[in-house]
Amino acid sequence: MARAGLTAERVTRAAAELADAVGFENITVSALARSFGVKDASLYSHVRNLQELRERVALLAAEELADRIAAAVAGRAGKDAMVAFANAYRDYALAHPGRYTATQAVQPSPAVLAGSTVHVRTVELTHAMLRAYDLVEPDLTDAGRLLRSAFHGYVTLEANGGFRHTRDVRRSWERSLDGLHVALANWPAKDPCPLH
Amino acid sequence: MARAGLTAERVTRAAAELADAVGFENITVSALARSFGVKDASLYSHVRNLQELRERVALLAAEELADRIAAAVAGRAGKDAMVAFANAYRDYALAHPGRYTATQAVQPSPAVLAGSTVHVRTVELTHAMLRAYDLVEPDLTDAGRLLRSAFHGYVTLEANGGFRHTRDVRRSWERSLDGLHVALANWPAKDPCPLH
DNA sequence: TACAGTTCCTAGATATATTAGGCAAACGCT
DNA sequence: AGCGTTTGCCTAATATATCTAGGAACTGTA
Repeated sequence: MARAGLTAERVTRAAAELADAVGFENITVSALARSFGVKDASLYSHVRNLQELRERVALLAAEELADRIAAAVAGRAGKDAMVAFANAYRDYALAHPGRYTATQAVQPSPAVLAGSTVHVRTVELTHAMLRAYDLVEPDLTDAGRLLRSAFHGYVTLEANGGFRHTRDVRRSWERSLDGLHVALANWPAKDPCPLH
Repeated sequence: MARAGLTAERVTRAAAELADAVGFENITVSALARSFGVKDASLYSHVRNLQELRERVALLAAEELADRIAAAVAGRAGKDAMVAFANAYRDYALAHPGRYTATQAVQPSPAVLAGSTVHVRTVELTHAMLRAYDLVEPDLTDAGRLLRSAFHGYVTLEANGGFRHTRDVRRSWERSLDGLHVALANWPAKDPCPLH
């Protein structure tokens, strides 16, 4: 019998594809083994267990997402950069729902995380996107959190069918980005106006 | 042997508590049966299957969340209403992580959904919260989506440990709400300013 | 008290994760 | 080519999960 030629990388990649096809929470070692034409137990030579497999998919997806965002933001500033960041984020999430879910559903263990700089990169990309808005800490952190939240919330709700209204989602998204831009460009002073 | 006195409601309620304790995706029929001191199969007289159990928990949580929001928003308008809505939302999600996840992870089947008006109520509450901002369609829908996204994204990232920065999360949240208020109060015109 | 409906049980089929231990293919070296 | 070592994949077995079928026991009611 010829061997299947498994490696941790190939297994992870197949798991990511499976996740996009059937949903991240539905990936199983069994299904993965079937797709390779091997027995379940064979995968355990390459991946410690299901948990680690999920973490690897999460890390893979986080790297891919950061790559897309980096490419989109490069050479842009201000609203342009923010919109490019947002669209790269949303496009990836909609094109790879399983992978995207992985980035949120799993916080990789320190061991798996050690080999990657993706977390730092993401923070740097967020700061780069916001640079032209001239925010200083702690406003920078606060604004970054608001944007990440809005992006994540939007694509999650959209992917889960949370937007049932007939209003076109794409246009709605663009208008939301306009709204976020207004918030960033007029980021409120420390003590919010007590009159409103 | 005295009977356990199970009903669909009691089972659902116990499942919701279990979800808050161990995470929504970790609730099992077996664990639930153990907590009642009955056999697994006994639960199937009250709930069709695991899927339906999850849908029931999701519906229960959605009702509870809507109740909290309704109480918070009552008698408030403008930014006051928006902040009250947001805090009720976040407080519920942090206090009941399993239930909150259920509201997002499951879209109840038409059958389960039929007996409830929670979806309509939620839309109405959102519109009520936004009333004082004087938005007209489609801006109303767009702004509502942005807010829901930001709220959902924020509490999800917060609950998953996505905010590792030392910055105080509670204050950061309040500042994000200030930012959203700015966006709503200055909601951009149809054609966004092409200069930015 | 007998009937009817419901609650809960036993037993079993199927799927999954995971471990232990073994055989044989591939690799490195002489 | 021949040798040993590593490693890939296997068989076998265990534990836990969902879910079904069919039966027994409890409940309320006529």
